[in-house]
Parts: sequence; C-alpha cells; structure tokens
Amino acid sequence: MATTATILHADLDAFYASVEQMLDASLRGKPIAVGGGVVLAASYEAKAFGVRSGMPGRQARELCPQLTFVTGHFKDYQRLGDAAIKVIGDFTPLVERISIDEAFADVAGCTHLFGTPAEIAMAIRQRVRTELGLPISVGVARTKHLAKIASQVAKPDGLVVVDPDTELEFLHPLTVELMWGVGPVTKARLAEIGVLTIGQLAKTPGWSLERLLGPAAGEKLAALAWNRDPREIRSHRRARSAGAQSAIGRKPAEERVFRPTLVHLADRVATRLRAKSRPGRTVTVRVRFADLSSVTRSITLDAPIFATMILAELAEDLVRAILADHPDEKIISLLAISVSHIEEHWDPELELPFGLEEEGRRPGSRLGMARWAADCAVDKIRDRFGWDAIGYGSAALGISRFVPDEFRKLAEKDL
DNA sequence: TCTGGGGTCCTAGGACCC
DNA sequence: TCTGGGGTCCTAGGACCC
Repeated sequence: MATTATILHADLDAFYASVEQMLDASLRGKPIAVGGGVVLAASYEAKAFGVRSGMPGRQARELCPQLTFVTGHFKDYQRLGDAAIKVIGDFTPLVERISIDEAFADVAGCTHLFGTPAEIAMAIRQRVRTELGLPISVGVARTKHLAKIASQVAKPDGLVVVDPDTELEFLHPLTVELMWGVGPVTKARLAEIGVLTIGQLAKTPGWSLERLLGPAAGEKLAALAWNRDPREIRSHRRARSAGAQSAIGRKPAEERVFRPTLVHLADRVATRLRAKSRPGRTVTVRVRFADLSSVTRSITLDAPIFATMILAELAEDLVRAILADHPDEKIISLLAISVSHIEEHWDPELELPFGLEEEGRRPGSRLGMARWAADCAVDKIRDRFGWDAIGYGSAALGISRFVPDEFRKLAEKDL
C-alpha cells in the first residue's frame, strides 16, 4: 500500500479528573469524581469501581465508598484543553477539534519538518506531559476512523500507530462497539445476527446490514469495517444548532413551573446566538415526563430570531401544545430549547432598514427589533459586570441548577 | 437511586411545487 | 377526473457522540 498513515487522533485521558489530580498531588492515584449531586467526570481509579459521568453522586458513593468528590476548576479545564490543542497546532494547521479534550490532525504536510507521524505523536505526548502535566493518548492511522480506534486502544496514556500494511489485522479482531456509530442499540442488533467483532461485521453481506440498520448506517458501517473512511480533516466546522436544557427533578406540569425555566433557557441560548450574530429559524422544545419518556415539538419561522423573549414565548407555546396533547402526564422532569437553521452571519447594517420596530414576536417579522434592542442593552451590562448582574425577572430566581453554568459552557460548541 | 448537558446525523411521512 | 415522478421543506423521533 502506497499511502502512509498521517492522521492523528489525540484524546486527553479522563480529562477533568486528570486536571484535578495534576493540580492537587494528594489526589493522584485515588478514585476521584468532579461534581457532587451528579458525577461530571471520574478518574480512571474511580471508573474501575464502575463510577461513570452522569451518575448520581449517591450511587457513585455506594459503588466506591472511598470516592473523593472535588469541586471542578472549570476555568482551568478550558485553559488546559485549549493549550493541549495548541500543542498539536504547533505541528500542523490541519487540526479538527472535536470537543474540549479531543482533536484530529493531518500531519502529511509537516513530516519534512518534524519527522514521521509516529515521532510527531510522541513529541505531542511529551510536550503535553511536561508543559501541562497531563496524560494524552494518541492514535495514528491512515483514516480518521482507524486513528480514533487506535487512540482508544492506546488509553490510558499511550500511543498506537497502525501500519497501513496491517490495518485489517489490527481492526478485525476488535469488538464492534469500538466503532464510531455503534452504540448500545446497534451493538444489540448486530449481536442478534451473531456479529460481535469488526471482522464479522466486515464479512456480513451489505443487504443484511442495511435491512438491520437502515441504508445509511448499514453502508457506513460496512465501509468502516474495511477501513474505507473518506472523511478529511475539517478545521473550520460551524455549529448547526444551539440549545440548552435543564433537568428539574419531578415537578408539576404547570405554567408556574415551566415558564421561568423556559425564560432562563431561552436567555442562555439567545445570548449565545446574539453574541455571534447568528439568529435561527427553527425552534425546538423538548419535554421529558416522569417516566423519562420525552416528546419534542418544533416550529420553523419565515424569518430568523434571536431575541430572548420571542424565543421564550415561542417555546412556551410549544410546551403548552405538548402538554395539551398529553393530558395524562402530570409531572415533568426536564425542559429543553434548541434553535437550528441558524444563519451564517447576520449583518445589522444590512438588515436594520427592513426591521421595522413594532413587529413584536409575530413569526415572520424580522427578528423583533424592539426586543432585540433591549437584549443588546442586557448583553452589554453582562459583558461588563457578569452574567448575574442583570436578568429576566423571575428567571433569575428559583432555577434549579443541577450543573454549574461554568460546566455547561465547557460543552458548548463555538457558533 | 431512576439517569447531566451540548451537540450531529438519519429516517419516515406529509405538504407542496413543477 | 385520474394517473406518475422528482425535488424540497417541515416535523417528530431516535441513535449516537463527547
């Protein structure tokens, strides 16, 4: 095979927990969890006891009585995650960041400067270790999919290079759940037809997979099982939607419960959209009931919006419609708002002449200019004095915050 | 002890247009 | 009046990712 393996996948190990152990030497080698009421992240030592992120703190303590909970250093997570990605960026501009702690890179164009891909991977790991004090695993392969699997196999704190001549020998003995796109449901479906390894998947006829998983998923998995992965590194990906959600425990399905929460969620989402001048046309709301089943409802407008109260009122209408259709559901446990169909970039200089003031919130009116002006004033005050300096009346009070806002921010994609 | 939060992509049916 | 096909958009739900 003529081509060489130049795709890297780098993944910081148990990132948040590793940061805590780096900052506080007394936590090293111990099972720790970031969070309290809910586990936001767990160290490898804690994972060995079955502690998982998203798990209630109480359950985690039962599994691991000696578990130490720490309050997160959220600012440091952002700083160190950015720094680790920047180390990779020192080798090549072709970096595709997947999340705060994970990125792909293509080093094809810089081997003449820095050595083989394996040497570059070693240098990255060394620098992240010495400069940031953090373990990072790296996979090197000819495709993104295989590089990602290699880094998973390399964990914790390892490096795996897959030679292009022995790709399938490496890939085929592995279990299907290591593949991108195989979660619990797909794994179970494949198990029904006796497919447990990637090699078995590769030998399964295409029509059989497509019948089992649908045309798109079937075709995709079949290709990946033979390491046919055409995806390239894309360094500038724009978000396609922005949302926020809040688990609220178990509360009555009443206006006085959902209205303040929706205003708060709308505030979070709309503020982000305004900050990047990216209004959106589709508003989707999700309501989860007591039994954790959930229902969504959406509306697509003629014109994009990003005014907080317009979004909040549209969301309220959608939630009312959901509740009207589910009269037997008396308890709700989560509310979510998402805005999609967001514009590339909205230019006020161009749009303002058409945005006549009094249009209010009528779908199809341009943005709701009067309310937008009020939002801009709020945004400015928050820029200077912080988020909590000003807010939308009732929304400022009584919002249950299972998860700190700083933690939410870490998961937000750049718009 | 019922399970956090922010995203992407796919599917399937229906409306609507040519 | 009934027939057909292609394409796009919208909606709701679901699987999956970090």
